[in-house]
Amino acid sequence: MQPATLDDVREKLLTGGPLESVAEIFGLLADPTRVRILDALSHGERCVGDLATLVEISESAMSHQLRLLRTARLVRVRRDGRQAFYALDDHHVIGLLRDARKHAEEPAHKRQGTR
Amino acid sequence: MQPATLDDVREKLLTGGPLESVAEIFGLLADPTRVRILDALSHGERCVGDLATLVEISESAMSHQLRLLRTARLVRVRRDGRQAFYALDDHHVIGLLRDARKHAEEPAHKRQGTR
DNA sequence: TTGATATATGAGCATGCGTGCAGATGTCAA
DNA sequence: TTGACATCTGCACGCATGCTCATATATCAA
Repeated sequence: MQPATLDDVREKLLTGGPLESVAEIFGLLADPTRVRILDALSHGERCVGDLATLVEISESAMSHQLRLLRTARLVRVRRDGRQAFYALDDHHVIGLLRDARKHAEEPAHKRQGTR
Repeated sequence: MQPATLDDVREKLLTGGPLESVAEIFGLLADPTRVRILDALSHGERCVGDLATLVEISESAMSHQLRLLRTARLVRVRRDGRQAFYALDDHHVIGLLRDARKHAEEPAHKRQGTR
């Protein structure tokens, strides 16, 4: 794979809204805390307190993070009494997470000539 | 999907080195500039100047970004005279990019019940 | 050598992000 | 109503990030 003129590539390049969206998704996955939250939720819904315990951050921090994930629609809430149960609302993300995980577990020197 | 005790989930949760690695990969994909760089490289190797033109940032900024990608081994260099040709060195990343792209192009309201 | 070209790097700056803290809101039991 | 509990939110702080600018290094041509 070596051809493709500059103009040729320029046309195919991701730009504008879609580009921002892609970067935004990855941005949400770029924090260890949020990775753990989503990882935890991949095993089923949880209330805020339990999530905070699992992920080992304060309940305040958890609430802040959940708001981000909620706003981005990666996660949805179900309220029951004084508790709020969060669940995954975007299973694409689990796929991304799984792939990155495989990648991370793969030894560095084995990581060429792949595909 | 609703069972799984706290301890049960806790055991399976991503932690430590692998967790950091996963977040780091996503961090590298979390910037529109770098997404465009990798996207451009998915069409074949390019020298720094051409990449800067394609991605529309200064050559200095390009060099800084390429260093990040090089350090993380997402990209490799081949030097020829006074030019440096960069190419993808990790094709997993293209997969991640492609999936996120599909995701971003999918209308929001269609994004439930997937899987 | 001199000058032009291609890339790399360090310092500094502006912006954005994750968290703690304090306080607000809402729900339940007594 | 009162108090305890569960969650949420605004603000402020510290830290990381991406860029520009200036400078350094390396290669080639004359």
